[in-house]
Amino acid sequence: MKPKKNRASGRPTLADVAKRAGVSEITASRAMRGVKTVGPELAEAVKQAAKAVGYIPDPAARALASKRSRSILVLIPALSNQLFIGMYEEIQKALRAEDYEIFLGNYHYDARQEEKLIRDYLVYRPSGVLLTGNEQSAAAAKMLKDSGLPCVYMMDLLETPGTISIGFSQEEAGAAVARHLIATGRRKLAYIAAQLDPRAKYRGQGFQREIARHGLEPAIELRAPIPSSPGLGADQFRSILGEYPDRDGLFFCNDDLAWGALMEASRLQIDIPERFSIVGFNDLPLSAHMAPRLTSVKTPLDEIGRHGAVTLLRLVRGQPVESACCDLGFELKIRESSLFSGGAAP
Amino acid sequence: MKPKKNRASGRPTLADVAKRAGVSEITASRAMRGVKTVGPELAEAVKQAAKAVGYIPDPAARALASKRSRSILVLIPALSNQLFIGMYEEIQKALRAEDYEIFLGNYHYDARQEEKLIRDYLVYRPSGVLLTGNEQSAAAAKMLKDSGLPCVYMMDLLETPGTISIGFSQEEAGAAVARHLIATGRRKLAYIAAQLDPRAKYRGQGFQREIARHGLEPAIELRAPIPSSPGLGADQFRSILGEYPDRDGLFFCNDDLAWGALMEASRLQIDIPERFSIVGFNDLPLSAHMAPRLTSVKTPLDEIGRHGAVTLLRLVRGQPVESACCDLGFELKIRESSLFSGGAAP
DNA sequence: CTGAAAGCGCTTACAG
DNA sequence: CTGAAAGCGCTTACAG
Repeated sequence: MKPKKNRASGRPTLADVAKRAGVSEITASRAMRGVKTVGPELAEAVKQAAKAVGYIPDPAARALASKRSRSILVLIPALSNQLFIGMYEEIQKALRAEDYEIFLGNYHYDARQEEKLIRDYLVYRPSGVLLTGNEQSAAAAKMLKDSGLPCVYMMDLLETPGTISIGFSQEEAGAAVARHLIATGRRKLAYIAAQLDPRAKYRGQGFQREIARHGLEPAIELRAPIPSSPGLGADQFRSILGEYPDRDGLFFCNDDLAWGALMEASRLQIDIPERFSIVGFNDLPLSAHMAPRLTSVKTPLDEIGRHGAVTLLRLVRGQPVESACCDLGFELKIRESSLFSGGAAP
Repeated sequence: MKPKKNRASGRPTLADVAKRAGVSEITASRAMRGVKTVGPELAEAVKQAAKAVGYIPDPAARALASKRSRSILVLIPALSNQLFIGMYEEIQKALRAEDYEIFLGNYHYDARQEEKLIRDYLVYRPSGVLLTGNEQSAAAAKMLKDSGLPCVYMMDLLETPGTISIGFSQEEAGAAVARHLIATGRRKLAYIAAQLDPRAKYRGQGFQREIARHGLEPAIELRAPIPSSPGLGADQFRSILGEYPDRDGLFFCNDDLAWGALMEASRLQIDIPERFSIVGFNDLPLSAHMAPRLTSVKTPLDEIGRHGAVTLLRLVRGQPVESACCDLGFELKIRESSLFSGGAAP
């Protein structure tokens, strides 16, 4: 033993693997990474040796030498909104199956927080970035561009050339809700939203556009400067009763608002759907179990997450990607809350 | 310019900062880390220089050299259960405020997944670990112990010497629910659970213990081998009606089960609380807005998250910690679903 | 209180 | 297809 400064971690290193396999370190490195130029039997011997000594690559050393880490930055506007949980679960499953670690950034619908997360996590040199929407700040967009990292945008369908996006049309979904309400005889509509999500705005626009197309009066719009919640929905329902008692069809931009409205209606003994048709959005698990069961738009969040992750991984590997703008559609789930007996079929 | 192999990232490094500040690299390093031995004016000069050149420390180089990264591993049993979201948000806030990155591991109540997450993330050399419960596998427990990392256990109160835990007594909470039901005249009780959470078991035990103490017949128990959901709660409520129609007080181990039961009751036009008192657990945001409003146990999840993160950070810094086992209590929120007119005050 | 040297564990960039 | 050398950007361990 030479008297040498020892700062080693004690864990087996590539040198240990190489020695055991009787090859050089660099060959061991290539074998472990699956680089093709290594002879198959040598590669196998190295892997055996790695297993024998219990070798686990050090991600820090890897990142320092290669300027790249086996991780993906995932940016999600909120965790409190249940819809993104399912999306994240699918992302997680797809990414971890390929041994990518995740840096999860939750920015609370705040572009500045998103920017800080991007700044903070880019120094970890992730292999790619999965974003929700494209309302990034100019500075954030520049950092992403300068990084040269592959990015996939979830939720919105982007027209920008060179961007890969996966989602569905919020406007079409809003329009579908309008068509359903109109087809079931509703004429006095309302669009009721919290103030969080830029996508809720597109939904409202699609809703209004379809109403206009039918030559009906525009829906009144309610908006609150606070996050979506059942309590807010209950309050908004009472506002409708007080200020717009002539309404007959209420489209809530989120299921949780609609839940609150249904509960408040029950408390006030207002018949749903007789007095009001009520429609939610996202079709969260509880909605199908409400009393009355809530009509909602089932959005392909889980598929967006899965497909987004898989697509990003293809980009990371330099593999071809099918399409630049992938529309996964949506499904209107018509249930009791919007099917009053006097109405026609949708 | 010497003809030298260039593998640099192009980003400013500590060498750039040192040169600009007219000090050695190591002094710059110490100044950036806030090591006390650096003279105050020198430290200031280095920080100015860092800002001027736009220096950001490379976490990979840091981790490689120091064998420690400025990150915390956070292990949570599930994201789909809303209660852990609030807890995680608080953890996130506390940790990011101190510039720690988070490795979030979601193990779906599966000890093997938890073990894999620990194995995978320990190689990143986090500074500490925040765990939920202590049902880790033996291998996982050994890895944690061998790592020597500070750990904080959230949710359960652990007796094991040397462990730091923050939570509340599930048994006490279960007992409190029993006391309330009994005090309001209920005698035929049921405990209704999904099969996910070991803590639900303790709740049930506390519930039964209190019932026995009052000399009443044990609560019947319903259990399902699937995750908690409103749909399951609705099914379980129908089972009670069919198989145990004599029951008068139902304690659901999770609010979402209770929501499903309330909805099903409404659908079947069964009066709550006249026919059944219904109590949930965790007091999720919707519960106070149900019709009828749901009695539930408000658990200090957010506080557990915050306190857990802060305590772990103290351990990481080697600062003293107040207590080894911190009980944050709970609060029974009595609402309409368990207050039938014939009942006495709790 | 400050610094020159060495080292962390990998991969890149050349050679052959 | 395999390897010797150098380097990634920081911090540890000694000195003084």
